[in-house]
This record gives sequence, C-alpha cells and structure tokens, in this order.
Amino acid sequence: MTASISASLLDWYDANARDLPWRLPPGVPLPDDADWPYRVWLSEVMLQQTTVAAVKPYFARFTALWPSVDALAAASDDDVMAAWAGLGYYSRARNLVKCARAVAERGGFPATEAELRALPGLGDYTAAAVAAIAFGKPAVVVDANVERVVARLFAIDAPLPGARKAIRAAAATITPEKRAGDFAQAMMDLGSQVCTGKAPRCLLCPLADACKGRKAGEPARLPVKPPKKAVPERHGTAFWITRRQGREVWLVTRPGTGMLGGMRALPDDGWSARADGSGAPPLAGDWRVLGAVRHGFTHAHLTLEVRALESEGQPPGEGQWWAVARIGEAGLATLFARAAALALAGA
DNA sequence: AAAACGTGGGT
DNA sequence: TACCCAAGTTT
Repeated sequence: MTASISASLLDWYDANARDLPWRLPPGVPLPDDADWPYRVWLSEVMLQQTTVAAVKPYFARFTALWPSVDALAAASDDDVMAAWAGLGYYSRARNLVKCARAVAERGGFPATEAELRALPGLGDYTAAAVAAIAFGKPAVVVDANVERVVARLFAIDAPLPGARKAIRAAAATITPEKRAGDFAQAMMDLGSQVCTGKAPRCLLCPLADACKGRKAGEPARLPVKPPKKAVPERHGTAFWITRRQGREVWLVTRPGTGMLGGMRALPDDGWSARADGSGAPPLAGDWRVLGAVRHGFTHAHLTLEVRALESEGQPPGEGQWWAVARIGEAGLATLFARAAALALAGA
C-alpha cells in the first residue's frame, strides 16, 4: 500500500517533472562530480521560503560568478551580499559564505544528513534535501509542500505546528530507499502544482485514490494552520546624502545581524520592526522631503520617508561615498533600492 | 518556544 | 486592496 504510493508518485514524476536549472531529469543517475552537491545546496538555500521564479535568475548569476564551492568560499562577503540583494532573508547569504568556507576547508560537502545538518544555514529540511537529492540518501524531506501533501494524504487534522511530528512520521512511511532525490522533488512538485493550498487539482493527482483527506471531503482545509498575528505599521526615514552635485551618495553597511543585516544601505533614523525611527537626520541642514516608500516585511509594514541633502561635509560614522551612476551595483536590498529610485526620480 | 527574518506573485 | 504564503533557520 505505502510502496504503491511512492511508486505511483515516481511514475507521475517521470512524466511530469518540472525542468529546473538545478535539477537532473527524472531517473538520471547522480553525477560523480563535486559541483553537483554545490548546485543542489545553493539552490536549496535560495529556495528557502522563496519561489522558484524568484530563485532562477539568482541561481544563474551565482553559478556564473562562482561555479564551485571553492570559488564561492574565496569570494568576499561584500560581493556575495551584493549578489544576494533582492532575494531576501539575508542571514541566508551570511550563512552561505560561512558554509562555503567550512566545506572548502574540509575538501567538499559531507554526504550524510547528520554532517550536513551541522553546517551553517542547513536546518532539518535542507540537510535532508541535500542528502537525498545530491547524494541519493533515503532522508525524510519535509517542507511546506510535503506537509500539505502528507496532511491530506493521511487526513492529519491536528493543527500546525503541533502536527509536524505526526506528519514527519507519516512521510517516513512512504519514503523509498531508492530514488530518494526524485521522490523528494516529486512530493514538492506535486504540492506546488497539484496538491496546492487553495484549490487542489485532485482530478490530476496520482495519489487521489489513496488520499484520506479527499475521501473525508475537504482536502483543502488541511493542514490546519494556527491563526495569524496582526502585523504592526511602522514609520522610518532614510537619508539620501549627496556631494559633487548629486553624483555621489553616502552609503553605510548595516550591522551583521537583524533586519537587512550586513547589507549596504542608505543611512536611516533607526526604525525597526519593533519601533518607529527617531526621524533625526545624521547631519544638520536644509533637508528636502522627496516622498515615501511603502514596504511590507513578514512581521511589520513600513512607511519609509526619504529625505535628501546636498552636503559639504562628511556624515559622522562609518560609510562610503558611492557613485550614483553605479547605484545598481551597490547591492541594496529592495527597500533601499526603492528609496534610491525615489531619490533619483525626484532629482 | 515563539519571534525574527524579505520579497514578489497569486487571488 | 489586502492578505496569503513559498523548497526554513536561528536564537
């Protein structure tokens, strides 16, 4: 019974697998090549909480700039952070570099789930995914897609996150010894294309006959999720400080932890997800209000006012003058890229 | 254990 | 428009 589930799913995958830049076609043996685990790992980290469409151009750029884990390990933090700009969850990029250096140091990626799990930025999901997809290990790979598919398949009604243990145990019963990587990716393809959150396409599902959630009537209500918290509204100010008739702008590097940590940015008034900014500019002067940018984070919505000043002196603290013509290469996170766009439009 | 941590696309 | 949420990890 459970064996027939994995067999049905793999048959479906053989016919319906998505063609993705980091993926082998179904059934193709694992390459005996050190760059293969690197590409799997890189794609998995990029895909954490991030859509396939968003990842594609970043994966292409990273693999062109740094074709191997050794190349990435040798890159500067600044270059990697700048290349990650716009993808979000920047702690991933900070951990990416740490992980690359650790892996280069030990001479390649480890092949076991436990060793992978000990690397920076690899949690339960990513360690299992790399073990299965890069090394063919029969690891139990559970992401949000698998949670949804399994909760429905076995009609697990307990609410998340409490249901995770039961979901994982159920997932383990259908994980095959062979083609573990294909199986993991098949579950994720099924979850993203067929067993979708809102309107599952049960008529196209290779597991419909076995699905207890479908039998029970309302597969779309599973898995049961906890109520969502309200997202606070915050206000802050960013400062566009120029010299040389607006040809250079003052940029800072944000602290290594916290929001947009380690990213180059415009100076601001200390706003955070927890509190509004002070509004206080870093320099006295005749500031011009250029407008505001609205930006949604996971746990706060921000209105960022943008003020501009052509300055004689240097602002206090660490920072650098950056050619405005090259602002696109500064590696600004989307929030500050929008603020910069506003400044350039109003200049 | 709960909260922090980005962004863009879909509905 | 507003809300949802996607191949999660860290503290």
